[in-house]
Amino acid sequence: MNFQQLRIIRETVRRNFNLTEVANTLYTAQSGVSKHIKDLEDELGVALFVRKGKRLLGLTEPGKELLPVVERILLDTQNIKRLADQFAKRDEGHLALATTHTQACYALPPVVSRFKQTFPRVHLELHQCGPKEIVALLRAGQVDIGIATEAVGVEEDLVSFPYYQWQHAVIVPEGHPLTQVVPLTLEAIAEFPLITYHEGYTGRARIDAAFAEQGLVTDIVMSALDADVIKSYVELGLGVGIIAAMAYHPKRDAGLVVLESKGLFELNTTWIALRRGHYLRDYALRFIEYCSPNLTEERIRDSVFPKSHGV
Amino acid sequence: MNFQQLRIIRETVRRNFNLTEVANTLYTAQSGVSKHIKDLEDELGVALFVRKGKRLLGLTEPGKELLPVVERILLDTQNIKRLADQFAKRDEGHLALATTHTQACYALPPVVSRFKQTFPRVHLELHQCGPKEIVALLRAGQVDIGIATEAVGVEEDLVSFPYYQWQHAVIVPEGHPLTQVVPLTLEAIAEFPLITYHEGYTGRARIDAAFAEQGLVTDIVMSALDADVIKSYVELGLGVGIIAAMAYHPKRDAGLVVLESKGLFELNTTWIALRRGHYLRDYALRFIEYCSPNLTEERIRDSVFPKSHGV
DNA sequence: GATGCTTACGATACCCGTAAAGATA
DNA sequence: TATCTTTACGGGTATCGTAAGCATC
Repeated sequence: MNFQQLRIIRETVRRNFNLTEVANTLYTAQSGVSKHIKDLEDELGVALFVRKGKRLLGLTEPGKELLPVVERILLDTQNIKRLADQFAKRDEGHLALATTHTQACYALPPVVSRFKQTFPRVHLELHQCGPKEIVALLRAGQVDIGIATEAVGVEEDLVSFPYYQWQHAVIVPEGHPLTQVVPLTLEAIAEFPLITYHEGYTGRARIDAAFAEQGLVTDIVMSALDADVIKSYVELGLGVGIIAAMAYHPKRDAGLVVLESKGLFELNTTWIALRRGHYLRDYALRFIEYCSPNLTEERIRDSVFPKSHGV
Repeated sequence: MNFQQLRIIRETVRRNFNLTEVANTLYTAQSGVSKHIKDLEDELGVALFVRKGKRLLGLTEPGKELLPVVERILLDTQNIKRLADQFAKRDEGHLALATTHTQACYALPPVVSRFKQTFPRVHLELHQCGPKEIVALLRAGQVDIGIATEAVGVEEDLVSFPYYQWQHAVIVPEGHPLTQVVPLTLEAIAEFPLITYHEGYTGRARIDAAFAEQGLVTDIVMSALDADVIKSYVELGLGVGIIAAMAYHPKRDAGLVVLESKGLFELNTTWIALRRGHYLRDYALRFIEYCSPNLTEERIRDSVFPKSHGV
């Protein structure tokens, strides 16, 4: 048994049992991939893959049970390397984040700039993507930290921590009839065509829920991934915008007004998600601490590396 | 990085940084051991060992942090093998127990015989040793299950479950003056020379505690590792014996009488100890279940493989 | 001087890649 | 037929063991 064999096992599952692809992603030849699988199966004395003729179709029972152990081993080899780098070059390295547009634009900038000042030699890699991709990137070990408002933390192999809470805000062009409605109600808003986020993004579910709860039917004429797009179309008069409150800048968004909307929508929580067992460099923990001071190194480490198992 | 390097790192620590010994226990040459360590340190970019000239003295800081990860990886490689064997030969294999004389003689025989009937092809290996060795054997992964009355479960990397409870009994030769004392008291017992277990064995601590609590000074003229030895000397009239109640057989121990001693000594609990993260074959879990029916497979697995970490 | 670590060197075994052949859709 | 897997074979590399050279105690 060697590491290459384990990498091949893992990659074979990831690549849907296409050994040619496996070979390509691991930068090696198919022949070797085949042989490694065969060798390992011989050594263990059980077939790990279900075959139909020469094609691999899936995992056998033993294969299914072995896979998580294989993944843990490979995760640990990465951990060893990260740990070593930690000492070799203390404040030098790489930090990969996956986050949505909203967080990248409005919540993270101050954190990132503070981080960059303290750790100028750490290369920051910012993956901007949707919540599902964030989970996938964390799982694959391609990013160290995920930040999103939805769809994290439900999974067994991820942990998440509350980062901050925020509310949605209603924006309209100057002089819009809604500016006269005080106090503002959902009922009044629902009279107008709406522009807001795509489903599954930036608390959209909370918006829908708020209207649904009062039995209001909304006319969402447009949806977008980010507030900037929404603002543009609100400015053109296509409808009333509902965006994350922190996405509105009085100065930059001069043609728009934000309406008092306290209590209309439920609070949203943005989460910091991590992969269990994924070793984090000191500066990664500092980054998290910059996000929210009560997310201490100790608290994070305890959750990412659950007690016991020394495994 | 390869497995041999990791094995060498682990073994170097275990063998107190004597590379010659490491080479011997791993059945390889010192030269290779040296080179492997050097190669790994080069690859990781940090020194793992503190050196004085050519001698290795201990682990560096990074070495200390890496060691648990290395051990987890090696543990997982064993787990892979055990898992595979599980499927390759379902009811065939190996089960190693470490237990004290008392348990081996008096508690386990019915369990073992039932186990052997159900799993005739499993080779049972019974290590008889003291509590400390049991812990060491579990830690080293040399046994799957440890059974003892003391000194288990205090350690982070082991888990233990209550197996059964029992009491000490007082035995004397026929016609001994103590047979007249009803009810029996510790005070009366302390008048006579005593023969019982060595310190650290079979609940000896509880015996001492019982006398000490009443301010009684005892004259322990002999101590032994097992009840058979104690019984022999009690029979010779050297003193009053205090042994585990289950070690007395009315038929086999014809020349001895057991005295009613309810309430004199505190109850003892015998524990089943396991190593966290050490994969257990199905039949090992069955063995534990035979010991105590409420120790179900599910309960054991949950404790040995703590939640989360997929890992 | 005994023990222990490192380096050098030759033999072996392992791993990889090319290429050809066979299987599958 | 095109794609994919296996097997065979040659070249390169890494690992291992022997042996010699040094450091440490």
